[in-house]
Amino acid sequence: MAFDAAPIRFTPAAATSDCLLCPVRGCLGRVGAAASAGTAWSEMLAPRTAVMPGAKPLFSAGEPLQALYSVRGGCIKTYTVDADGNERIRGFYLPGDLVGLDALHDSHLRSTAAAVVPSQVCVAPIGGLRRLLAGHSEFGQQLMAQTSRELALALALSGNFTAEQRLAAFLLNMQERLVSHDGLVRLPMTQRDIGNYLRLATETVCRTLKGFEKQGWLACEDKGIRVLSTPALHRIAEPVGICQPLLPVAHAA
Amino acid sequence: MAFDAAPIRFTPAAATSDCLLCPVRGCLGRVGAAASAGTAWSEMLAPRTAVMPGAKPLFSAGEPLQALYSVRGGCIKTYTVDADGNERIRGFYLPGDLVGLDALHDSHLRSTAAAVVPSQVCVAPIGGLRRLLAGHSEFGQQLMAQTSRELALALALSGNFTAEQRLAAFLLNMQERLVSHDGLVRLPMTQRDIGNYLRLATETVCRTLKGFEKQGWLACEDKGIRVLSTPALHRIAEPVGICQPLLPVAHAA
DNA sequence: CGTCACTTTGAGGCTAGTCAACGGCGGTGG
DNA sequence: CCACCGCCGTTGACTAGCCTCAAAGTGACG
Repeated sequence: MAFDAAPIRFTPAAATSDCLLCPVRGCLGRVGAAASAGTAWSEMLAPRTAVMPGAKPLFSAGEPLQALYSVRGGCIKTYTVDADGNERIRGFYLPGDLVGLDALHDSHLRSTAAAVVPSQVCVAPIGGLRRLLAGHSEFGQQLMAQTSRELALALALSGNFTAEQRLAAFLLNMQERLVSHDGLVRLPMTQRDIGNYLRLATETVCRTLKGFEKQGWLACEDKGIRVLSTPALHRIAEPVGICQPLLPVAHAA
Repeated sequence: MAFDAAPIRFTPAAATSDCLLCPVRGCLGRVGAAASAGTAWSEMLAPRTAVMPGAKPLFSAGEPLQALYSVRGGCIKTYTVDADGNERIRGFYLPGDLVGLDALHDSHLRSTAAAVVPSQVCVAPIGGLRRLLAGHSEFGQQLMAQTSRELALALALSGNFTAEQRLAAFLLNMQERLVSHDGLVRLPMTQRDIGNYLRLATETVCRTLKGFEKQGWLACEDKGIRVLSTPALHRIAEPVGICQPLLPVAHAA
């Protein structure tokens, strides 16, 4: 059995505001164009750019976010590449989907986006989006930022990582958020809960923790854990990629 | 080694607008209260409600979304419960985090939220949020809805499921989105890509597909796959829980 | 017609889960 | 005050689902 590429018809270029005629269900452009009151629509969304498999990616991990992409036809995938060159797909995006949402909160792209089959995307430059969000209340902006942040975390943890990688990433995450003045990380949840969250058996959590302790990377104390070698844990957790985003670099304003 | 609960001090009730004094970094309330121009702040966020472990959950899976919860102190976990009664934790929420964001797009709560340790949350009722979002452009609303939707999918797929469960869930998802008039699902990506996405080896994807075919649940054809028994796949994929959300029930307007 | 990527099938190994048992700790109640 | 109980953490032995490795078959394409 062989799967065929979904055939995409590349219609000739049309008027820029043909988003109103967009056949894609729930397409960002159609919805937006129909009610673009007061905004210069042309700077919000440029319709229909072709993307081909094997061609230059829409964007690459590590770059600052420059635009969101609304899929109009075909299929886009986002993926990360580990140290060995293996790619790990984080998401497939079909017509109507938006690519790049997990980078919205800090403008830091965590994955690379490329076409799976010949595709069409509409481009929503970051400038217009920033102006749009700036018009919202602080409350609304926080809502958006927090959702994007949680999405980034969920995508990072959904990867296929070893027990050591997941636990190290989790501990670093907790360390950033829970560390007290004396360097102690008081984990509020039980090991059972941690394992449940990280898809590990309780016993595996315990064994892995003991392993870290034996390596001298942390110490388990009565009241919590003390990280003794953050670099070592970072080295382990690096493929998971949640250490970087938690220290936002504040890219493009 | 035993982890201790983080000690939470329950200060006596104070003025409702003490969000300005909220010590939580990046707290939704503090940010919002500081710039609550034109909105009745009291209907946006009610400060400081105590939540205790073992007590009634903040909300339960299956309910309509009635409020978001901003964690002020302690730790909240969200989890699903499978047919065997096992809970699967989907997220831990620490001070400054918002709980319930994955339900924002369709008001359908996919998980149950409970306190891990004695905690405090601020409540943001759905009514105020809806009014807030209604004030945004259609574009902004779509942005929010799509991010929430993708978050829900990422959280669902991040669970610890068998190859059969993940593949069945994936196929149902694709079926909903890609099925053509003749009932054929033309998958644009390769089995290698599918496996990469679902954290499965290519061989496992192939074997599992063949297994489904042998059961008579689907047929692999030249141009794609044909689902012959959606109920059977639903039964397999049920624990993953991405079948329900894809048929939004349109709860509270 | 050769190449290449993808799919398919088989055999073996490894990571992590399961099962079982024990120690420690806190809470509860006699 | 202490015995009892339940939950949590810890350790060991075994198991199983999935990955790895290897190789052959298939279709697309130049």
